[in-house]
Amino acid sequence: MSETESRDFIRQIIHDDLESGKHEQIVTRFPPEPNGYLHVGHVMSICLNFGVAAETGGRSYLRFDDTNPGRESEEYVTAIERDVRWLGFDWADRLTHASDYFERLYEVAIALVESGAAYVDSLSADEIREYRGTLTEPGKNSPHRDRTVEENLALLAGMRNGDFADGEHLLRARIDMSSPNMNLRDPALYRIRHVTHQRTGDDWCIYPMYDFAHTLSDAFEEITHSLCTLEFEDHRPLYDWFLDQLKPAQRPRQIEFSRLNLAYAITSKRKLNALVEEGIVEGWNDPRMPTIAGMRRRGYPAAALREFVKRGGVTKKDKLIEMGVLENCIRENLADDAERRMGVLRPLKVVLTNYAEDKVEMMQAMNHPGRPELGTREMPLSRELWIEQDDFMEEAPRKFFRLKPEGEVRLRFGYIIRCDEVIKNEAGEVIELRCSYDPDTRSGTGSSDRKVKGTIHWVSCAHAMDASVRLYDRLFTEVNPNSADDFHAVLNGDSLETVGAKLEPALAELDGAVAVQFERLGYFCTDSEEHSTDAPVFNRIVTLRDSWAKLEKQAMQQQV
RNA sequence: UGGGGCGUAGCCAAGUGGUAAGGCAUCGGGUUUUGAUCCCGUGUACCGCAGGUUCGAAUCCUGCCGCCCCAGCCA
Repeated sequence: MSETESRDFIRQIIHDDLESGKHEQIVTRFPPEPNGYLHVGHVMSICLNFGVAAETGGRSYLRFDDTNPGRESEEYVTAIERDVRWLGFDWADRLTHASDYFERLYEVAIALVESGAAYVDSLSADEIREYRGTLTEPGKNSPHRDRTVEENLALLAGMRNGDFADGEHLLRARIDMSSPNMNLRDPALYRIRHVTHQRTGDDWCIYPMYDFAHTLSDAFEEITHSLCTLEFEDHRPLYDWFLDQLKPAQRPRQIEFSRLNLAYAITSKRKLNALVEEGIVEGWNDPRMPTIAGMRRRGYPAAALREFVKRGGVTKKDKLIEMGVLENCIRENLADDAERRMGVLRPLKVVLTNYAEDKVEMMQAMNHPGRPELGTREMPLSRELWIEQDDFMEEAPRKFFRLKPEGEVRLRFGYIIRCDEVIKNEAGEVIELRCSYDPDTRSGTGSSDRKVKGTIHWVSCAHAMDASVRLYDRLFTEVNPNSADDFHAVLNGDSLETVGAKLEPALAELDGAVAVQFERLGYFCTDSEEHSTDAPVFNRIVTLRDSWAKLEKQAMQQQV
């Protein structure tokens, strides 16, 4: 990074800490709870934490915050590891779990009790809530707050030993029940939970709370900068309180930044989970989901996601970023690399009346207009073709330069054709076009330099490959579904449309998850779950920009 | 109505006392056998509002307004 380039406030702090010699090496961590899949919001945190360390020659941990067994599972652990790696980051041998430290955490708890900084409370959950006070009224001390160290030690040992039922006792920090900061009103440190933990099994029946486990884990791992989101800002005094008690040689500093919210998307694990549980989407990796798994299956390149969060920036201001920014990153990423192919999503038959019945010509098609080194492929052309329904209009406006009655258009890499006749069914719907082609206009031969305004894509009927193509749209109709009272009310019923498409034969050889551009339509890839050679299934990653659609929309609005 | 944050163009975002970068979107135009890509060009943003300090303030001070977060034995 050059001197003149501006740094976000966190990178500035880190830069200063390195410059001043406060730290020789930066150590960060990304600490997800394995209770759900990672989403766009996490992408930002991952890029920040791993990015900042990588940029400064530091190191980062991938640490699972697994302190609440019962709602956490290995499935999520596996998914999270895969997602972080796919995004392009590496934690080397620094994959840890809060549960790795359960023994050390417990030792610290004992030390806290011994120093009088923690005590065992025996109030019920309801009573504790009452004693806590409210936002505007101070809380009051628990009657158990002044138990002796010996009593507390014995009780804590009993808790660990399994002598008590869930909820019977609770280890609390002794701080200040009248603090205006709720987090300091004697926060819970350990609760009793007779639950099997996914990693430690039945070794424990007491589990540490987030603030305690997280702060100490940071200290144990000698994290220098503990970067988290804004909602933890008022936990910082507690974070610092723990550090004051522990006095670690390497004292981590917590810095908060605002979350990244994506327009028309939800980024709440609870709600994302509800979408999955209620069957509103097909799973955590449904291509409409803003999860990393969903976006990967959709075909979003990891580099585009990284670029996206980079454009969002790192600040403390609440942000709601437009979908268009994400889509542009994807288009920009794919534009240079994706090879071009042709596919017709909503087929309309065209018969070339002056083209011989059994004739087939192989047309040379460029794989990428801007990169001739990517070569060409052959596309069979015959008497009957499929073109896009949208590329024909019976009563077309002046600026519509596709096909219309008695109008001409060029077939991409083919001939100029003219629409002579429109065939309709009883319902009055156009079902076929009879056209004639001009043999002198074959693409590339130059026997005629006639120009027509429009060029459309096509696929030969006899050679077309049938495929199921999924067209995705935003999952919600509200810009900020996060704030809706009930997200069900703002679900977009048309977020998925599946069409029976006709694809050019070369698409049969498409390899894996490689993205291709269907000319004039968008970028597509095969679906990692359901695609097969026998039954091809494609996902639309993102459409191409469409200035015609924009014009149409404007025209519609003017009429209204 | 306690505490903690945040308020610069439609969306992001630089700027930290010297008279408002940049990106995306928008809107023009050029190239183009993808209405794509690419290339040019395009914005008076009352810097939340109102006062004050100063020769000079988005930047300092005061008051106000708006939005977000906190009362889990969740993270």
